[in-house]
Amino acid sequence: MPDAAASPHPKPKDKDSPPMSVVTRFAPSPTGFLHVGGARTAVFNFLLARHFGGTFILRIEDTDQERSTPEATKAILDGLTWLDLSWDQLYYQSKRADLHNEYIDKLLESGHAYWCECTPDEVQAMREKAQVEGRKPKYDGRCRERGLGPGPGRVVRLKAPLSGTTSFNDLVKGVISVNNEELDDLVLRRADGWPTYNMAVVVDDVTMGVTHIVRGDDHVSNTPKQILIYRALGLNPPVFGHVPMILGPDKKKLSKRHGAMSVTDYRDMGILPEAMVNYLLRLGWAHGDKEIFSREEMIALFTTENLGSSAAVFDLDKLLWLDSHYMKQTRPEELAALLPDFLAAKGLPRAEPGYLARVVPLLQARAKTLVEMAAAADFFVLPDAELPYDGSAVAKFLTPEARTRLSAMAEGLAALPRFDQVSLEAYFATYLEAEGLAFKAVAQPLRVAITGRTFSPGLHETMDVLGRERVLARLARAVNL
RNA sequence: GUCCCCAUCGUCUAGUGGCCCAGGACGCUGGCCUCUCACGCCGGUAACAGGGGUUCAAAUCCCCUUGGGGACGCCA
Repeated sequence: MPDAAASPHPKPKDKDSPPMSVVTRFAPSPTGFLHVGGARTAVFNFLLARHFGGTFILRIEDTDQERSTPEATKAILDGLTWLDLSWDQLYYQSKRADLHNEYIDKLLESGHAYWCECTPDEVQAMREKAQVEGRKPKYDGRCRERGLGPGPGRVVRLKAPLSGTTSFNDLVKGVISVNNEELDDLVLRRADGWPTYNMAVVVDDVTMGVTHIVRGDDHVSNTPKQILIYRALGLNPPVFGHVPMILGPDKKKLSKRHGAMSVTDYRDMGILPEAMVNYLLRLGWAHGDKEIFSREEMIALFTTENLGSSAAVFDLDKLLWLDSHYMKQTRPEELAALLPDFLAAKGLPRAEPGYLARVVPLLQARAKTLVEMAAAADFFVLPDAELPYDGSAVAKFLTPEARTRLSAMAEGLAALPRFDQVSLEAYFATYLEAEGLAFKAVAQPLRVAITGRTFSPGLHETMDVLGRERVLARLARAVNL
């Protein structure tokens, strides 16, 4: 069995010292989708392991037979894969019940646990009574010294210390200590023979050699209980770090009410995974004033040292800003490969990646997400005959005079020896010179005629990408609208 | 109810006793650039929850108050 005690707290200053074996884990319960809070926890654990050249374990905690589903497990795996948070080992907790029970038996043998025949109702009554009397609701330990053996309906409880304090040095919150009077003899094995969460977690973390447990804030109160189990087992607990939760704009715990919670919702919104990870990382962690982190930088710079200790509000605007940044950074070919699905989602034709790779550069600075890019690409992918025209734009810019000029330009464009950006610029320069006009005078009519609306990428490059045939077809159509 | 945790601009945060009458980023906003829309660039707005200490010196340390949150399961 791995010795959990042999895990020194990594010191940032020793960043480049010989690798100590750091083992982290992300342990979601498959009862829903991978939500942003879980995803952020995964990011932290992934980065911590990679930073120290350690191991990142994914453990599906599916011991709740009622609520765990294969669909949820798949959703979590998909979410992590999308974010490119690759795990080194994958475990399903439900398959390890025998192992958990072995440890419970050890505790029974060593006298650190005992059988209890109190029913859930009885325990419930004890708790209520304590509560009204202003005490901590807890099991009163009445079976503690009865020396009961196994039997139907009986559970195994931990014989927890009655006095003293249990404390630990949290990586993000510092020393946390709790009076053992606050804790009760928690159930280790249910009446149906299945181990409980706290027991399973400890056994798994111990046997998997987990050295750093970075998890959500909501687990701080479980930590003392788990430490008690480690002690009963005669083992030293690993290092804990509890990160604060993520809140909605109203400062309440993030929930469906606030809109998208699942990371896949963000994928569908057209957010790039790089932006999502960057955003999640900065939510609760900082490295000076740095906002943008490449994957390499994240790994090199991340330590638990700079984790924040207060809850953070999820800010969609900032995520969008980061995404717009990554939209500009990503190679056109990559975006072109992702775009067809988003075009299809809008009922637009799935254009060829080769063609899209030429369209994308014109749109990168104009779209914050892939969804926006797909929308902005409509006139690039729609057949000429199906291009919709904005009525008020037509009325405003396609005046009789403008149509006359459009026809004249169409003739000139048809006669051009070459139809690329350079020759287009040259053509318009001479045409406008001869007419005594500024480009400004023809730009909007031209734009409306070619794109159907009043805003678009630069006209020369747009025409270049569209090609002579389509430009001419649209000009002809516009003149007769 | 009891215990635990948290508290810097609207938001994410920097700040680890003097460099801070508090810096960066998002947002909002003024301007520049310009064939439109964007991008970009320059500028502006805005915070140490309150009160006591400790100290020559506190956003930084301590205490209290207030306000948030979490936990108290044979759920995870």
